[in-house]
Amino acid sequence: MRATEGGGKLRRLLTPSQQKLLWDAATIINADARHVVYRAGSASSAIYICNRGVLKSYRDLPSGKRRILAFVFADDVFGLAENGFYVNTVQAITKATCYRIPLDTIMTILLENGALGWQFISKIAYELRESQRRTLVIGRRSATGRVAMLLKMLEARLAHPTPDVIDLPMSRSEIAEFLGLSLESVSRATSRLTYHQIIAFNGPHQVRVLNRQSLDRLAGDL
Amino acid sequence: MRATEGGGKLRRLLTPSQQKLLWDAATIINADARHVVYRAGSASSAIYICNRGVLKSYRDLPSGKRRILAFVFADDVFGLAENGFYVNTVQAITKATCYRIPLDTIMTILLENGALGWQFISKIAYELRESQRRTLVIGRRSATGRVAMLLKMLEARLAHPTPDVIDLPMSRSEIAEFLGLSLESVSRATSRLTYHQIIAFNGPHQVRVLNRQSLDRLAGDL
DNA sequence: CGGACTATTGAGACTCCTCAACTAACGTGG
DNA sequence: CCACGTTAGTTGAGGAGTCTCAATAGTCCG
Repeated sequence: MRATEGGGKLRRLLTPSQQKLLWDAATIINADARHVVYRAGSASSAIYICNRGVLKSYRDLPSGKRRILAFVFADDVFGLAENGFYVNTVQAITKATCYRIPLDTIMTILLENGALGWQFISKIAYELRESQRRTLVIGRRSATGRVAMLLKMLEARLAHPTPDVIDLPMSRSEIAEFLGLSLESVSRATSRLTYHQIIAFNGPHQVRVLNRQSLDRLAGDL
Repeated sequence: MRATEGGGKLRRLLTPSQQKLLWDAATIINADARHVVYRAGSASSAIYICNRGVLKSYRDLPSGKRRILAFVFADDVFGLAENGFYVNTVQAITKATCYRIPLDTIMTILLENGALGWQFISKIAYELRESQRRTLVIGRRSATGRVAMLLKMLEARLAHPTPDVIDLPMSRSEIAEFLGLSLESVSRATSRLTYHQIIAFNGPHQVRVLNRQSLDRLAGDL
């Protein structure tokens, strides 16, 4: 068994019997776009694993601003609560399906299946590193750099049949809330990227990468 | 057993037998200030639990800038690697002691002790939320707000015999690298806080809180 | 006492945010 | 089929805040 193998794909790390154990205990949630899976402040009774689709985990600040803490993709674990209450709200961006596993069930399973627990630890550690990486990006000032980084992240996390074509399932507002920018700054950043022929848009929700090298340089921690 | 209990204190969550299991398998690391526990890029062979002291987990960017991804306090778990290699460097800020547990050992232990695995999951999930919370703070612009948030974080994570007195074990540079600010901005922020009589310094590494209400307001996600 | 390091303060450039107007796309209802 | 309202996205001008460069204190230690 490899120690801490990447983390992108939880299911690939699980043996068939482990998968069966989990999926047998799970309820399948079919969420349409905009469906709220759970709300911040509500009591937590289950953890979730995303199977398909994209969701957002966000928090509304006292100022009225909304910040998206993470986009949730396939195989991501979410719903790990604090003191028994969820701290974030999770809402579907696209049509999505998730597995819902009651807390006491998952605890029982892990109690008897330590190997599975290690896989979870690896997965959550991966998400922790993702979060830290994002903090690095937010720490920079350049709006174009932040957008470039998001594009690369989406490219890495979403399946893309055509090379150099990236889908953006989320709106500009959501991008802004995720990157810690104003909506306008996101728009200006995409305009600049387009103007410099680094990317081109096929409509507002699909991007073609024209100049990979420049994109990488912008996304890198320059 | 409570589902996901806070997370601040790992050891308090463990039964005596669990603690014995862990500490028996652990090597104790005594690190003087500035001692490097491990370096980014090196192969990972163990995970660590901080017992006493403060450390920093950082990464040097291609630009030459250094960003601190997390301060490590007592009971924090660190050293969860990516693909078998550490991605961050961990260095002691103060004199510190840590437990070092080889990877294969911890995996064997967790394999046979699912309950312990759940405690780890809770702990890492807690660190994940901490990281997300920090992302929120970094996303704001106000330097004073960021500094105020750091002060409150230190107050919460470090033992302080005297109320309203907070130790800052780290230097201004380290604060800047953590908050994503320039050193000068940190200095100006502390000056403003002092000028407005919200805090006062007993030397550069100790703060007295004079106006708790204002500090809270600044630190809040206003 | 000198030297190295840490911390503070000042002036100008740069970037983003806010407020605002404008365009485009879409669905509804007449 | 078209007018209309709503939502999403783009673009512009001014103001706020931080970053950089630079110079000035303060502190620890030999």
